[in-house]
Amino acid sequence: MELRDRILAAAARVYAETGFRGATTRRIAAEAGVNEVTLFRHFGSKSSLISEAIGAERGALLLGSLPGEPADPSAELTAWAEAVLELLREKRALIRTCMGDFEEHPEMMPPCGSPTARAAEALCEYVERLRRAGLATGNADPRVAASMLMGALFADAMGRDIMTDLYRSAPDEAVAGYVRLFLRGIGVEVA
Amino acid sequence: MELRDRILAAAARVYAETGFRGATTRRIAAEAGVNEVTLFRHFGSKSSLISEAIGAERGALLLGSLPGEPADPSAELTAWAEAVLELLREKRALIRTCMGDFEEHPEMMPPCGSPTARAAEALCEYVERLRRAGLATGNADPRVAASMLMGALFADAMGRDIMTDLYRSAPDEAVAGYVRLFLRGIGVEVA
DNA sequence: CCGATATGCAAGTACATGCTTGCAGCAGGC
DNA sequence: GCCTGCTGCAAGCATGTACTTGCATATCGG
Repeated sequence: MELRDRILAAAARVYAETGFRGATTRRIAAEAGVNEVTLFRHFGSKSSLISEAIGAERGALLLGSLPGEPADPSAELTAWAEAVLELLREKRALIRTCMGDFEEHPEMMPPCGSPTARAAEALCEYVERLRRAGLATGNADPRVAASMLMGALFADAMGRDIMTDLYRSAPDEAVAGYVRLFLRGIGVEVA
Repeated sequence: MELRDRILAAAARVYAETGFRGATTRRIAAEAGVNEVTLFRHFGSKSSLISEAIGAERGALLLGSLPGEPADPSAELTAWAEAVLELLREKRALIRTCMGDFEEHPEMMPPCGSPTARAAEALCEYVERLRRAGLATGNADPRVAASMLMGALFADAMGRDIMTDLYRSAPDEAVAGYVRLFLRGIGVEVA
């Protein structure tokens, strides 16, 4: 069992760096410290291997949760958003590579249940809770609002090291700014 | 001169579909309706060709402007944001591929002056104008605010066809929602 | 100790890749 | 008419690719 996982982890690493075409079976085998034939004996083909590696990586990515009974929206959301951004940033190479390969291999990215989408769903429900608790007065569509904050975090995680002229302030300050704007936008009073 | 541009356009198309490794000189030549050797006679190497093709594409992408004297922030911003989203969506395959290749070929994506960053800069200046005109009362960092809206638009353009469970409402409604949230966030009164 | 299973190693297959070379045609300018 | 510059065509080269086969070895349960 251990060897299988080592191969999967190696495949994910090489794939994140070089994409589907660049992730050659030789490189993956070398990265895993394993003979090339072993890959084929375990997974049959390169496609299956990489597909499974991405799936495992996606499943292993678990995100923090937002409180069921909101008390301090600003603090709670900031902490959550920082955690989400951190996770996305850690996996940014893999995520970017997947996006780049989407045109050629859409089957590698199932259209539902991505960590990003799950995070947005959690956020959406939190916004509804805020509203029910009377903490948010606005009438914005919570789903669109969630997409907006989530999109800002996603773009930040993906683009901060690429477009250095766009993201000049520190990540923490940026997240604080996003959350502040978001809360004011949905009608939450914030200092 | 015409042939050169035809080759560049073909290279950009093939690259957007398959990435650097997948964009073989044979495919580009076929797409351009040109013999393979012609590519090398004109550009020397595949790297130079693709690099130039991406550069040309990036330069050709020009974005709308925001009014110098803001009058109707909601209408102005919505129109602008829709145009930006449309542009990004048109080029999403190319942009995603570039992001995917960033790990291997960072030199293809100069860290400054990307269309996205330029749009964010324009947006930032617009926010400052709003504030000077007394239309915005908030004290949020305009640069962070601009990154947020721009990030939301960027993520929408990149992710709408990938994460279908995240983006359920129509693009126009989403943009309207982003802008509304943004304006309320920076302290602009909105209906 | 035996047999089954898992792995490594060496070699090979059929194909694709970036790039080069040599030669033929075909246009326009002098 | 002839020269020059551009293009196409055919072939080739060295390398890399996914994947296969055959055989030797190790490990472990019975």
